[in-house]
Amino acid sequence: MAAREPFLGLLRDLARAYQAFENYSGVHIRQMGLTSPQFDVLVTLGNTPGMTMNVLAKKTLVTKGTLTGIVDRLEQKGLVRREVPPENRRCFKIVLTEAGEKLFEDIFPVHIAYLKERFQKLDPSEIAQIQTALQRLHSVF
Amino acid sequence: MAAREPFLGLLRDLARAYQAFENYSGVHIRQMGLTSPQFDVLVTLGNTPGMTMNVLAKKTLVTKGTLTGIVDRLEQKGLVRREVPPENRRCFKIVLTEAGEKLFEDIFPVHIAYLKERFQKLDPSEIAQIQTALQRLHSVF
DNA sequence: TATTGTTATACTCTATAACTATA
DNA sequence: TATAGTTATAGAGTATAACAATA
Repeated sequence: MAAREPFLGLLRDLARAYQAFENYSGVHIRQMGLTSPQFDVLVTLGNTPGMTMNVLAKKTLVTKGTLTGIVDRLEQKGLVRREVPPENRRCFKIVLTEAGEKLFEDIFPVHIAYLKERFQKLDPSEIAQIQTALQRLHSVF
Repeated sequence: MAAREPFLGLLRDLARAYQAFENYSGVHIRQMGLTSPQFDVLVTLGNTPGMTMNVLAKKTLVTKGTLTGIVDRLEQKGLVRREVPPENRRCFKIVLTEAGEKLFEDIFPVHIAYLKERFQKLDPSEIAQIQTALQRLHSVF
């Protein structure tokens, strides 16, 4: 019977663990005036020379149409800009502005510290173990 | 330095594993004419005598305001109904309609089979291991 | 007064597909 | 023709807070 499939418990645990994290993390991110996808984009661009929409979409796992909107809103906030390289004018680079870099440098460590409050309950071997499990899970998709 | 925090890799893996699952699962759910939150509510109500908004919100981890909208849409589709018990008229029960139960019985096993295609790559001991890891992760929040 | 649930507001994200411009 | 990205459409979920009704 379906209800006895052993992976159903796993799915529930995956959803709960992710939602618990997303909830904890998201509260903090919204306090900083960003949404989770916006924060994800900001962090992905941090400490890089910028990247195309294509690459950014793949890294953040959102579709290109959705990413356009997210980048639009970050641009309105003055945190990123679109740079058109002369050699290929159909793919441009998304780059953090100075304000974007400053925000990244300001809030990223703070957010890490905020998360660390919880994660320090795990010792390094536990972290490694959980990480291995997640990678194994990811690998089936 | 922040970037060397060991739990950052874990977070990335958690997000990627969840998103990979959500993507795989979500495609199928949308093909059935539902959204993920709607499916979650439907499955939570399946094989139960129904429950209050309060309980349902806690089980599905959405806020009560959001749940009202989700239940509204399921009600419009004729899949659930709100039952007002005479003894306490401020908290009512959300119950699957006949159509809702039928849909649940029809699509739940199909969805399970769809997921099983991927999960059968994991043997039971691996599933148990991953589940333990996820529960440990959940426990820190 | 406290609790349950709805409503109002305003926005963000999402999927999907058609479209434009460049290559 | 293929690729990169935008735009259009339409809907769903979200946070937040004020609100109504019941207890």
